[in-house]
Amino acid sequence: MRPGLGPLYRQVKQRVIRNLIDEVWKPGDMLPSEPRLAESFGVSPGTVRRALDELVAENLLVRQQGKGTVVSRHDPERSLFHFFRLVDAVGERPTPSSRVLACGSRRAERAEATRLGLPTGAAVVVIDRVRSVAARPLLVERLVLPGRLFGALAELAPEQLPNTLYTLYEERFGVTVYRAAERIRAVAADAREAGLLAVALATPLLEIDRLATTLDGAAVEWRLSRCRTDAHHYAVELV
Amino acid sequence: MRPGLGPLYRQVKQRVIRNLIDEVWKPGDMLPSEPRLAESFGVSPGTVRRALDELVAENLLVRQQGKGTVVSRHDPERSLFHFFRLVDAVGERPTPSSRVLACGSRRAERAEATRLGLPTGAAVVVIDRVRSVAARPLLVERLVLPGRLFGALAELAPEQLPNTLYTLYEERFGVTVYRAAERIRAVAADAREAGLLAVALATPLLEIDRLATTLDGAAVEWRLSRCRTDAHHYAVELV
DNA sequence: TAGTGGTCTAGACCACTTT
DNA sequence: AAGTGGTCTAGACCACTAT
Repeated sequence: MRPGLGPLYRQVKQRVIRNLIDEVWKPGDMLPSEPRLAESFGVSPGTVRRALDELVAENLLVRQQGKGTVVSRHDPERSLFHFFRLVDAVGERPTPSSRVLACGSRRAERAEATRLGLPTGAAVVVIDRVRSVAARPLLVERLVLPGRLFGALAELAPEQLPNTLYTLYEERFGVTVYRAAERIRAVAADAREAGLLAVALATPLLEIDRLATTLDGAAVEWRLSRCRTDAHHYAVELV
Repeated sequence: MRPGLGPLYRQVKQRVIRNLIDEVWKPGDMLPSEPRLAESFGVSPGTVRRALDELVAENLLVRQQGKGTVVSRHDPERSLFHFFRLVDAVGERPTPSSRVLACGSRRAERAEATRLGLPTGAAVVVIDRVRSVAARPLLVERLVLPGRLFGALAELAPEQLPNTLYTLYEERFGVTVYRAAERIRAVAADAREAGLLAVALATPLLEIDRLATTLDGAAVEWRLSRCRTDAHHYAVELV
């Protein structure tokens, strides 16, 4: 294809990613078969296969033997499975329910703008909610989204916000979260958090500061969660 | 090789792992070349390659172009890079120093025995230490190790314990940690922790509960750390 | 120069899904 | 029966390392 840009299979991979960014192939779409892709890219099937191997490993594509290869979708299971790391004492993932406290749009505060890479004073959508497991509050969180991408979201009634927002982002706004970076700290519950979570003032809470990005590297959500960790914990596997 | 045991390359992979467990190839050793392995396993080079690909992805092997493939070692950088997830405000990994408070052997308490999969009352080595960054205490932790594997460790003077213990485990005791599971919670500092970390009583701390295992699945270290997170945080990348 | 891993190709056969 | 991804093989050439 082109010299000097690294191995062929990586060039193929980048062209596939390009098509995903440009929405030539959208979440849920079936890709052309591997022989067809090989022909259209002008490389051998083995080279296409290697490129797709990496994209599957990165959760961008899903292979289905006998059927074909599709672009990953944020169905609720996937969202929870890949991005929700709180588990209970025996390692089971809970299925939390959400209660929206507030949802509206306003101008970004300075910290919000810098974190999201927006100009100061840009419009943002802000959602405050509590997530509970078995009627027991687990965490309180604030989400800040760029208004440019999510303007219409602020108009939605709180009841219309689903529990797994990434599915909504994808289906209603064409925004696919594919990666997130989390920073985790321990903090003390303030009065509001203590009330919402039904714990004593200054109870230690786990703070999860998440920045979610799309394929092209743009930050699309800043989420600051504060969690009780008496019945749940954050699970990490190190290899 | 054998039918019904899944793909050939996975059988090859398992035989390589078997050789690692049996210490036919030890950390730092060079493996036979891929054509040689293919011949000895009776498969094609491509099949060996695929097996090694997975083992490299799991950090068990390291390929070096032009030289060969070696078994991964726990050199200090690798230990820190793979298993130490605390970073400072700008995302840099600190290089902590350790001060050992106590190191000795005794019988396991019940929680320790169950966590490590040992019979009740089995001998364990216990290490208490504080780790600091730039003379500022970052965390206090207790490590519990099976006495059967680490008996001689209790005799070492505290000054002889290096900062990155996994290197010591590997070089002196033939124990290679290759995986760890962490459970993270927020807790309040007790009097001892507050003193050691120079924080107020009941300051929120990040508790990291880590169980480290070897290739054959045996638990070889239980580590309970409590960390200040005012200047550092735990970093996770979600994909 | 010889040996190693890294890439790329080509083709065969299998397992699975759909028509 | 046809098409898809999954596996396995075989061989060519390249980039890098050692001697």
